Amino acid sequence: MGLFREHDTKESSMELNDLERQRLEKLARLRDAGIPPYPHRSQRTHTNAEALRAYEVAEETGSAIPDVTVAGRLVSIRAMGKIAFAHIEDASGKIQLFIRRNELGEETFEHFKKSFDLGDFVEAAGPLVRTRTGEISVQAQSLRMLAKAITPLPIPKEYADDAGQVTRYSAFSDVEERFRQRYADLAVNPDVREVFRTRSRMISALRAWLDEHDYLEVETPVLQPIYGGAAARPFTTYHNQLKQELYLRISFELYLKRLLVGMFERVYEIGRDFRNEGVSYKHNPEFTQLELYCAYTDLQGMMETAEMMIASVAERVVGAVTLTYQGETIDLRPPWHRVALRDLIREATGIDYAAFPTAAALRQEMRARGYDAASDATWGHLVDNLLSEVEPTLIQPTFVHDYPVEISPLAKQKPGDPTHVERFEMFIGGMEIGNAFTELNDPFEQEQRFIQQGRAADAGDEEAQPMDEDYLRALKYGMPPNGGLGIGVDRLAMLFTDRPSIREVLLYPHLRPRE
RNA sequence: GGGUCGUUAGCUCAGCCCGGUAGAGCAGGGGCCUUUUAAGCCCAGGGCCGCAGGUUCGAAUCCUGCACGACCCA
Repeated sequence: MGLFREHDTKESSMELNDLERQRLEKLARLRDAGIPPYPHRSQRTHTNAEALRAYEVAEETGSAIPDVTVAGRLVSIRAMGKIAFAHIEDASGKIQLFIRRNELGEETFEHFKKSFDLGDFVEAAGPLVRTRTGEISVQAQSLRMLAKAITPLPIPKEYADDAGQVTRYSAFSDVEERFRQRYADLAVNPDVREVFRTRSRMISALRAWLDEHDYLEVETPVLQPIYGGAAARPFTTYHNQLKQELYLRISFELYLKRLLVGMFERVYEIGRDFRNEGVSYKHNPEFTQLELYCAYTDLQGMMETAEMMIASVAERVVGAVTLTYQGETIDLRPPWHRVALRDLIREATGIDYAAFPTAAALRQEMRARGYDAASDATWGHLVDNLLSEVEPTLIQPTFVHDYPVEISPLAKQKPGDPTHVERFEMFIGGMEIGNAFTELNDPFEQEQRFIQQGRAADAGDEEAQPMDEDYLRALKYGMPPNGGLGIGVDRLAMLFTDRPSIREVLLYPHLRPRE
């Protein structure tokens, strides 16, 4: 904004289209009439919902109908000659304004008709009344501009039939524009706002459950000199003054487990992870993760923790232990289905991967059975590929447990079977939602796993985990036996909001820049 | 990375097959209208048809490339 009001727009470099120029002229007209288009404050006394409720209460108790001052965005206008109806919307909902020239005065009424538009924020004051059709409305005795909208919002028309079914016409629906201009999407699509309210309540419920179960919420570094804790390629960055290469974290795991060495028994973190990989309906380069670690428990304990926590969250957020996701009813009541990875893959694909212990042998078997198997894929990645074949069928909550050690360098081996580890991934709605281990706390075994990862990296595995000497040093001080669990918060939000794409549950999903 | 589809007015979409002056509804503008709710009626506007090439007398339309997006596959 310029220092002088006449410079505000003249020195602006914003390019305006015809509709915007018209609105700018309206703004100038208001200004010329001494009406500030962007006043500092509103005198709102009631939210729209409170105003509607106040009328109902007065009606029920026979007390005086109150005067109210309400505020919000103009979302519909039906102007007749000397009378007009409009709806304004605030975060609590909509209320109708009943605007009469007699009541408002000729000058204000004309300003309303000539210089107010859909999308403007306005404030109206006056008594609550019921109109002839029975709708509780504010009979405007005053009407103020609170914030002039220059760009027209794509506010849809709505029609409610007798059954209360609302039909929306020409709703703002272009996916790309919705994400690029999320503010406009949120402003005109209440169901989108509801998605993010649900997401927020879900995260609050996760925190509440963890806090109630004696977990300590902590924060660990996002900028890390050595990344780890997951199989993924990192983003790199650089600290100018320290002349230090840094990575954006791909998980919180190694930093959280160090805290168990430090005598915290239950810790969790909810935060952002960054993985330098493709974008898809269930992947975004930055995403929200919940990781928790609990001393003196194991994989079994993590299964019980996961199913209890998520069932509890569902009850708090949607008031039920079932969800509807993409037409499927998902029953979150514990205990969830448990199946060994090897059995799952064998039943679904006919391949017993344990019978093909080398990458070459497994690749040949997979190709023989019609599955794609990349020539450069490691044995572990091939097993992972087989699991991907089954993943979409895992609609009901399922713990898939016992993973090959090769693809699980931070998990503890199964007693009596050093080829497999105590690990599960949990699937709901056909998506991987979480990952858990009995955490490896033997520093020497951990060192061997890092060395094995190094060999995988040398062989071309770009997702192999680098050696972390400091983590080994922590383990040498002794880490209690424990279980750890990571949950993809965005994917959980997809389930709770019944959205088919991660982008719909991220306020600002990653998009390529335009132009 | 590969395939398919899409990109036309502020919004939602026709038009593209078969090349010939770019359309509708809503929104906006000018009128009429003091209980409407997709208000109604009359009038007049509004476009880099994603971008760049090519073919053609002529391209929103056909061809090629590119950008962005969606879906599917890797």
